[in-house]
Amino acid sequence: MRANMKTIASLAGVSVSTVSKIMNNYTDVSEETKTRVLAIMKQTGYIPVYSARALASRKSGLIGVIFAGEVNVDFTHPFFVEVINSFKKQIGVLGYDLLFFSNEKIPTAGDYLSRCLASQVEGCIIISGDQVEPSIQDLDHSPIPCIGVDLELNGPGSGYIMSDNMKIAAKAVEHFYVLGYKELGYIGSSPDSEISNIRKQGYMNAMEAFGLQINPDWFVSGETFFELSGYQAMQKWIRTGDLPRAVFASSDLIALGAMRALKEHRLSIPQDIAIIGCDDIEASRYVDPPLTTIRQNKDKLGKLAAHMLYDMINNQSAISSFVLEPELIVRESCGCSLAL
Amino acid sequence: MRANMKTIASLAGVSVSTVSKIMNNYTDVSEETKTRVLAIMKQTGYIPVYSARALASRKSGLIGVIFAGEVNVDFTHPFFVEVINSFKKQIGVLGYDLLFFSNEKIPTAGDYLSRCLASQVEGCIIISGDQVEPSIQDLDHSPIPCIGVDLELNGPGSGYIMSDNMKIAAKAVEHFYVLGYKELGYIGSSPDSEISNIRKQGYMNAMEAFGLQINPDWFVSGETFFELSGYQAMQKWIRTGDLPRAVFASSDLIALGAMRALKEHRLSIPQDIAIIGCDDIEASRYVDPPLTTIRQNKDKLGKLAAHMLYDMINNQSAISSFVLEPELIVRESCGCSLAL
DNA sequence: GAGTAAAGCGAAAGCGTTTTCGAAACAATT
DNA sequence: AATTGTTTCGAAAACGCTTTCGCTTTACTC
Repeated sequence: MRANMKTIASLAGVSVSTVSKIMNNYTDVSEETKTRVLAIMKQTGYIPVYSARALASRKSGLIGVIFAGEVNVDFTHPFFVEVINSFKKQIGVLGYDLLFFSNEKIPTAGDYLSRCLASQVEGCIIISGDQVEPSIQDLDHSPIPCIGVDLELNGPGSGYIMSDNMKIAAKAVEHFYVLGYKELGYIGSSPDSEISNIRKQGYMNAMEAFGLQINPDWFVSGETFFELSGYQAMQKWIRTGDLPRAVFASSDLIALGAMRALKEHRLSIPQDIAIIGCDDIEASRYVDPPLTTIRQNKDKLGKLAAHMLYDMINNQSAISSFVLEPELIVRESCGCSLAL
Repeated sequence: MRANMKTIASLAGVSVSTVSKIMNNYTDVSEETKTRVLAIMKQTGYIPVYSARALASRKSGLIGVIFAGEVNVDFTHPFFVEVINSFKKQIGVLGYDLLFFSNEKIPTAGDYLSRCLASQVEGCIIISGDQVEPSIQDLDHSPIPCIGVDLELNGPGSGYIMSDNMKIAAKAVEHFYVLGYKELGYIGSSPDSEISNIRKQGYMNAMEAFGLQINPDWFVSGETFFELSGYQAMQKWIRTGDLPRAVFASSDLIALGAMRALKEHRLSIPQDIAIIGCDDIEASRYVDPPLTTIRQNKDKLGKLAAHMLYDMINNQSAISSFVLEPELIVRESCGCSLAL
């Protein structure tokens, strides 16, 4: 039989209340009884049952993780995984476990809010990049603290965190401009992707600011932030024969896909086409040529998200939102080395 | 105020027991009252509290996910992520949520078994590739059903699932042999990695079977299954000037790292050195040259794990273990195209 | 020595479910 | 009319913990 508080209490000759108080760092317990009870706990291998605790205290110690949106994002995308990984580490240190909600359409499962209420998660991290869907909106406007990653949440008690996407695009354009490129193209994720749209807008704005001509044929959308989108987009361009001289891909994976298409057609990077990606995932360092990219600080994104959520849960502090500065990482796909 | 069973019960003019029975598909409730209660639930937006349910029924509906081992494995490794992704989908359909335990050393958190007991997970999936550490061993021999991915669990109520690692290595050797390579090298993960060791053994066995000479200098270990291991291993070889003609890397990421080192020194693949990887992660298709690899069926691995665990939890069926057949995927890094 | 404050502890009422077991109502069988 | 069997329901006891509030006991002040 597994020991519970009652067992411990009677073994130590104290009441259940006292045992509970010790577990929860109440101050009205003497050092003496505390050490005695603690010893007995160790001895019997006492392990509290979280569900009972959650029931009584309404605190589950759980943070819900939601990958929202149909196609743009998921577990296997390096950018989001790195953010979540960093988040997980940080929130783990702060004493929370992570509950992953599947975004599969499960007949028995309700919407996100219901599932959050049912499992009593104390807060949620929602990763997306798509537009806010209704089911997420409900959650956003619920009393459950939420923080969006690449998703602009604005309910009370919600906040978000993302890189400055306008600036991301602007940096790409600027770099191309400085290197003398004039015919710029853009490959985005699906038009449903808010993030991708913002970057596109930022890209156009920057081009105008530099007095660059915008060719609509060189602005294309894929389906997702994954590799295939870039591959297909570039293939289409190649088939038409109407190619930009430099393209900014709204994710490194997309850039990788574009590079693959280029290589298949024996076009060289950056000589024929220069490429800048976005995210700075690990693979970008390893491809040939190494990918110039606009880095998002994934580690900081995750950490910040963890702290913001923690504050919101525990101090009721109004969550603000953070927009992080991106950073240009120059490697070889942009043609810098040629210019030298 | 959030509606609970008592609310529903009084609104419907029945007892709490009856409401509970309806939630749990008991048969001793008339169709009539059932529909009435169900209607009221819908109307009031009733959502059951899982922790109360878990407390009363001892069923949490949770599966614990553990990335064990220090260095070899983690959230960001494409192979394991894909397995987990597939597992998550399948187990989600079966009605379970996923609870991720962090492997960080958190002062307040206990060992894995304690945390599993505390959160009342009904089963665990443990992803590793390392040797079984004590804390995992305890869990393995506990009454909690466990299934290891790339980790040979053998406690009662435990099982595991992995690819046939001997065969993985044998296929690599065989392919090299057929292509006429005689000087074969191997890059593994750390010597702590059980999986890597088995592959190494399989590699040697196969070489002997083909009458190939084994040069110990060409068998090296890295630190992890990640890219850096391959990069460093290959660099060391290059520095000594004593290089094998063909190398098998025990993960695609390692292969990618090796390729990077090669490219940096202007050695060409496969002309100077042929490479075969292992896993068949997505990136392998996209690198230059595309990586020949031994594919592990990640989707099947995850699905099977889900079903095995489900059976164990619900039918008490003795978990067996599965060893999946690997598959050689020929691309260009092995030199097949040259031979033609 | 009277009065006040602080420290240490426990009784008891929850928290929202599940599950067992018996009661009631009605039908079917002798 | 008595017995048995079915169906449908509810009372009540868990499940293991938290938290409030009040009671002692001890220490301190004047």
